[in-house]
Amino acid sequence: MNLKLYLQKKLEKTIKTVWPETADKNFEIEINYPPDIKFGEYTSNVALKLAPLVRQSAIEIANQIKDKIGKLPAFSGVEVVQPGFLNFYLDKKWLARQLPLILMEKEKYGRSDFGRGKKVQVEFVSANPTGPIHVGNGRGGFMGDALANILQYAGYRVQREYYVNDVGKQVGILAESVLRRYWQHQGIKIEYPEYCYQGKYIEELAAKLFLPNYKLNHVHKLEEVRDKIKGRILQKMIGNVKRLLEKKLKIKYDRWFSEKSLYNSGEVDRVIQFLKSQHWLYKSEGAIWLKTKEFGDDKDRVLIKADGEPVYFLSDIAYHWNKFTKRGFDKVIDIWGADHHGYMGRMQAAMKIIGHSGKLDILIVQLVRLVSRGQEVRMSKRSGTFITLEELVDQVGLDAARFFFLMHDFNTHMDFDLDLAKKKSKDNPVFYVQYAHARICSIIKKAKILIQGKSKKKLHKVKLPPSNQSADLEPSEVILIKELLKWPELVVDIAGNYQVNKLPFYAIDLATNFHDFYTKCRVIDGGKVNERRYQIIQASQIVLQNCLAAMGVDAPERM
RNA sequence: GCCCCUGUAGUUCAACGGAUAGAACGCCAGCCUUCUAAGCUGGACAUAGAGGUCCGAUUCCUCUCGGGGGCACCA
Repeated sequence: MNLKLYLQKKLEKTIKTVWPETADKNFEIEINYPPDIKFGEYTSNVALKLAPLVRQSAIEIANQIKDKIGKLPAFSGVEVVQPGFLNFYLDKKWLARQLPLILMEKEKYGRSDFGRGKKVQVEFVSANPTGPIHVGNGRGGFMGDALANILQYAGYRVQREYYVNDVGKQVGILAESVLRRYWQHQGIKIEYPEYCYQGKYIEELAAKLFLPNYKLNHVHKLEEVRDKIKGRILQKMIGNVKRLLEKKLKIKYDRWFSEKSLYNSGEVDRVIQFLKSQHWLYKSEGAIWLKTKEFGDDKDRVLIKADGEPVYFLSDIAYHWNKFTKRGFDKVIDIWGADHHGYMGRMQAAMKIIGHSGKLDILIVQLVRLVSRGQEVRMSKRSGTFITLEELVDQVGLDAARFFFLMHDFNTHMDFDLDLAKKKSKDNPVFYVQYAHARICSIIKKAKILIQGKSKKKLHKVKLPPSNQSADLEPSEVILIKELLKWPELVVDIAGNYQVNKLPFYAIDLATNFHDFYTKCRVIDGGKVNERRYQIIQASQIVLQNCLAAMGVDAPERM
């Protein structure tokens, strides 16, 4: 049950019948939670929004809505507050009756058909396979993974994709770097130029290289050898990235899309033909340009260089053309690093040109700064001084890393304090949340023994608690149940605004409410299991698990 | 110079334009004969500055000051 959507629907219906003049107008019905912990939970400020439309005071409107809306299930009352809010009070009995429903739905609790099966693609990380995955990529990776999970929960058909840039100069440089190191290992004196990649991973690739057909005297044929081994080295790098992301970081992907394949399939050419036929191209200074400026970009962009080589932007247009036209996605979400933000304008302009404007959402994930001893750790690919994502996760732990990255709003800069993460990983809120889950598991284990000892009744059997049970709900029980009911709303919210950082905060709130319940209410008391409270902790366990699963964080049974 | 992001407790972060600005860490004071004290309870501490829009601004707009990033016929 998504109370928020339910309330929205009811209010909309009421308003449209009471004020016919609003029928054809768009107005917002805002539902939110008052900040206090009193019993009343829902606030609607529809009255304020409506005031200019129907030319009445917000208070008057609120009062009329209150009279007309009647008694809604789930709510025990409506109250009008200054300056025109409607407060809906949740019914305690109704609250208690929600528990069995959660227990029935289990991991499906929170899922909905909000997305109506629309096809959505989330493309994330997509880092060049020429160097290690860095910490900033990780932020995008965890975020993309969680967002895809949430979209799935909300009823979208989601595809997760990594775009592999396996074309271009950098692939050659990668191969050359490895080759030079290889030859150096063979004892050949060969220089290692600035433009080559630094770092351990080059050494590792070189150590695995074996070139029986190219003896030491082939140094002068560097370019030839380089091109021969290019593909192999690239595959190795891609393999490393896949292993790291999928196995170690548990980031799921459905597809690894090769940039090269766009050239091989002729789609790049087809896009050029299309743009040409629509007269969006022109030639200048020997290069071919796309008129992106007419579509909101700062200036026009080169698609084919004067030397005849295509530019990355061109294949990227073909790539998105492929997403929309060939694969029919209703919506594509690209998650990019902050260093790509200058690229947004031309991309969105290109989308307008190929007729898919408004379907592409580009999320810019801001940079991650690593801080140690109060000093920023400068990240440099060239010098090889960066700390890779893998090293970070090794030091901090995957759960803590995921949770920490997800906690931050993706478009704010974040500092990752290495010392703090290493030294105080136990203070990471993720343990607070996991601890709540472990405590629940522990109680359930004990309760199961008690219940099974007494009777043969099935534990998962769900029944409605007697109505007299709900009257004596303790405040901490009420608060906890209300928190559980927010989960379906949260899923829908995040599916709409992509604010994945609400997940860890919700998890913390839920854990807090559970810990509070735990200290105040006993589930097992005097050797007897309180049935309603047993339902509460089972439901809490389900929601915690669902929420942690969305974040890709483990829910340990004991700690 | 132009563009984007950003400025909230000592620190790292929250807060669809709404009610008393929330957490965590750190600090101070308490709580274990009962389901895991990785917990709970209480206390101190914050919207960079100046204007504007609004019934109402941390949120939107303008300017100032700070921090980060981007401005290729690179990817």
